[in-house]
Amino acid sequence: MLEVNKIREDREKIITALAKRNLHLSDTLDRIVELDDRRKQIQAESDVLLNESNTIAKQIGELFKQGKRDEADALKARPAELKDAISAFKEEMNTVEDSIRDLLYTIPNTPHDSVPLGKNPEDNEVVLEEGKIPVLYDKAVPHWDLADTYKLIDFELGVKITGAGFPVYTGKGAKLQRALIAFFLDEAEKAGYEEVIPPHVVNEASGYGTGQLPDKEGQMYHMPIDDLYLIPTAEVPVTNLFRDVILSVDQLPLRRSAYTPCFRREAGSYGKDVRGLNRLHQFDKVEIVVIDHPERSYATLQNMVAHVQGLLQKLELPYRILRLCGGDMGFTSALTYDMEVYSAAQKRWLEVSSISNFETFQANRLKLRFKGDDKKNQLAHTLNGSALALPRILAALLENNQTPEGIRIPAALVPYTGFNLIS
RNA sequence: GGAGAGAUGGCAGAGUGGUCGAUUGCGGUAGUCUUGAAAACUACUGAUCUUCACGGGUCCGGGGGUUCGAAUCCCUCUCUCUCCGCCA
Repeated sequence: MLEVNKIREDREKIITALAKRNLHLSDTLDRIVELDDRRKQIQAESDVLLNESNTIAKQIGELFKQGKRDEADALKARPAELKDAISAFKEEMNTVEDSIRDLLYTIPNTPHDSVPLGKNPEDNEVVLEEGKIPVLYDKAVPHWDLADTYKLIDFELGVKITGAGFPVYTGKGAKLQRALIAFFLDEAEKAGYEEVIPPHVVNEASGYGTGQLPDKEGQMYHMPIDDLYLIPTAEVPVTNLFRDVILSVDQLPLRRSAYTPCFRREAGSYGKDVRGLNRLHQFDKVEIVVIDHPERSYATLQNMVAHVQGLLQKLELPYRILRLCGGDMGFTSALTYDMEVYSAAQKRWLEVSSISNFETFQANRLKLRFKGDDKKNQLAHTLNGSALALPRILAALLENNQTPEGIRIPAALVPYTGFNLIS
């Protein structure tokens, strides 16, 4: 959520920045400032009345103590008069504040200066491409065939017990999942991230805190009986650990990692995008979250990207880094790097990580602040990234490492799997 | 699922209609003392809106009501805890 004061101060900058998302919101911004002006006016006027009313009430109290009942009764008339005016102000205040908030909820974060112009994924900027695209042997097949051949994943069994997009991992397939999770968590720990195991279900307030609500209402699984949501990413519970928190400046940066399953309804997806492991309703992911000082947050973002790069290098996967264009960025992000791996049998790039700086956008909703050196509270910056999401990593590992003898496991994973070949 | 209790400042915990934004303790910050530290003592120490400032307003889980006046009374919602039941 943007800050109203920033909208006042940096109106032109914000309009320009939002134009990168192909949004033209100057009218909305002006409306917000207009409403906020009214809010201030109401408060100033009602403060005067409240002050008068409070003062008289105190006098009445004094007079009662002194036993001067008649004088006290005589004073009661004025506050009674003020009451209606005060409650009218209060009512208008509520509607004005609601309107401001509702408008703010519709505005996405302002893209960082470095965000490229563009409308769709083709306009994303390739920052780096690294690793050798493997040349597969003649009979190479996509991962869903490999999963079947080697009995690693049973998609149909998942359909039976739940539905499409809920695979059952079996045998070495299951072991490989566990190995990847442990590997990612260990690497995160080495990089200074403290592991947490959060709830996999969150309440409505948490959904609002990180911005999934109200924007992506239909993307989360909702359980109306208890009004709880299955998490679409560990970002939600882990970032919300710090909701309504005032940190001291020396606690920053705060680094956390978490493995969780992630649940997404993926309404509207179809075709080759959902084949095999490409897009699931339930998948596993290790997420890294950082709360940091505004002055440092972009350096931190680069560190997070470097960390994920390291993971991909250790897994020996060809990857590329994209800087998302304004049209392809998430609602809450100011700058996002996507990491994609090349899946050699499908002959396509698959997104395996998305690393973003949200600046104060989430912190403003979360009321996540720190007490600066000047003793004033200011909003912290929040960042997060996948490190990493499993299914597409698995897809690329299977496809890229297939040989006539079987599927080779990268050396970095062998200590975790206990085997170096799936045959 | 049944019954009961409760929600107050970073934490603990008073306060049951009138200088209560809130006693006190702990914690935190600064100072005195000390070679230094600890202890002790002293002072300060919530958030938020508004204002150039002085100041003023709001906040005792959320919302509403009673009253001249509500942390205190009433209604309602949410959450937490305890006991019983069930159970990994």
